[in-house]
Amino acid sequence: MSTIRGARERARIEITAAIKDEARRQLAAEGAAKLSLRAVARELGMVSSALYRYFPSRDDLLTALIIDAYDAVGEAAEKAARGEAGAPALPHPARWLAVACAVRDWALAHPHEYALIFGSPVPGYTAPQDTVGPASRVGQVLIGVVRDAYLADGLAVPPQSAELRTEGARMAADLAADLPPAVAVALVAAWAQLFGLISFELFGQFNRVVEAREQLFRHAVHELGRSVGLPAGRPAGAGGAGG
Amino acid sequence: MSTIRGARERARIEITAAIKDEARRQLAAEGAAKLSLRAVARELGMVSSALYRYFPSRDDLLTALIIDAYDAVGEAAEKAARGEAGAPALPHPARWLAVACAVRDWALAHPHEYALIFGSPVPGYTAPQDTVGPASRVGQVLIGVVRDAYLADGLAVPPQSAELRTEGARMAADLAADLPPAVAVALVAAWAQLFGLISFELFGQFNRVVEAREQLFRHAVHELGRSVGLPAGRPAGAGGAGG
DNA sequence: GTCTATAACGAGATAGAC
DNA sequence: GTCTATCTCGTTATAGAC
Repeated sequence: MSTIRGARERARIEITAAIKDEARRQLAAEGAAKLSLRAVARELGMVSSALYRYFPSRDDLLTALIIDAYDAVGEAAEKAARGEAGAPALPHPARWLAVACAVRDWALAHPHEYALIFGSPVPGYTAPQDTVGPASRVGQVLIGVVRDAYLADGLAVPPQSAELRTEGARMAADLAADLPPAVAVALVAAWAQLFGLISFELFGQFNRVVEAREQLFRHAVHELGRSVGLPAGRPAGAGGAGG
Repeated sequence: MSTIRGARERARIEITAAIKDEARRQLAAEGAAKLSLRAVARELGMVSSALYRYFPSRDDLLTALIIDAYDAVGEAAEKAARGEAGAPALPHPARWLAVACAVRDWALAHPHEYALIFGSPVPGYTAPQDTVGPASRVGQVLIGVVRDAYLADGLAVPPQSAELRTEGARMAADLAADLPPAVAVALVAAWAQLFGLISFELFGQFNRVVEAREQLFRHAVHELGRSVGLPAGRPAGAGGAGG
């Protein structure tokens, strides 16, 4: 009996994965707004009503894709923050850069999933609570890198804005109680700005403007690291000292 | 004869505007991917084929909406950069902030048009050349503010990255030949990061994370101004000296 | 020349009866 | 699960009003 259940569950997992794969293919071809359970079913040789055994509605399928995407980019960021297995730990500015580059690499490799989570909202769809956790993973990684730097060497705490005293304290308490509020504020801003760089590249705003996109990205991310208080990893003009 | 032509042209302009208005309404309701010529025609009491007198295809209608949106946000930025008619010119950091806030205000007032131009690309649509000019207006305004500051008081030229020497020179030559390449590089990064802040707010990434969004935005934009070399307009901790 | 309306095409979605 | 009748869509050809 347990083997039967095991087989059934294995089949269920496989079919669920196949549905999501096909849905991702449609995401790329037609966009999230036109994601249709019927088309997915047709492509899979199933009948549309059968899909409802796996996803109770189109929105639930969308939610699953969104969570998968957040988890994938979050995992890429976490892996980059850990560094290579046997290798010595990178200095903190280099880890910051590695995380950002990992996010960008994932985005370039999965542009439609990136657009799903960081692009325009899907009309008529509102994300449920389940997406909140996965959505915060990249941010948590960035916080972790800065926290490590703070505990190890301290930070050049960025200037505090008087207007943001209350909100800064609230955000710090929510996100990273052990960091100075000014650092928490700078981190949230850097987080949004990091994705601004990626979105502009991915969504075509850099067309006819920026050619050396990776170099610009690395440079800007390095400066973003400084904006949250990290030390300058590769001093300007030192001729590629870092790594 | 000229009055007849005048009347025709007036009617043509009015109908064209009505089509775009209705299309914008559908943009808000269903998203750009589902913009339908037939639905626009139906809502206007016209027959779908009649629309082809005004827009040769659905994509051309989309292009017109995109250009209108770029022009609207560009005009808002230009107006903010000019300042109020009789008033004395603002100091450069305040102008920088005013431009950014004008862009954000426009985005908050027109979220769907913002998503059309700065959100996910519309599947199956590629923007023609005509959009390039309007798309650059906000960037031109930012360049102009920094150029004025440079010519008046000079700038704290940001650190130059060795990797970006060639690309920085190219971008400076393309965008602002009179500015130091390091400033041009910082400007392009700041431009993307500015829209990262707005997109995160508009697309819901700040939900449950940031509450005082305008304050955070103003603070981050002020720091972005410093990243391109503008002086600190309102020194941190000085208790609202600027205005 | 300028416009609108009718009709049609091929493709695809959708609802409901079976 | 299947089949069918009825929708939608973008687009074109054509005819006629002004």
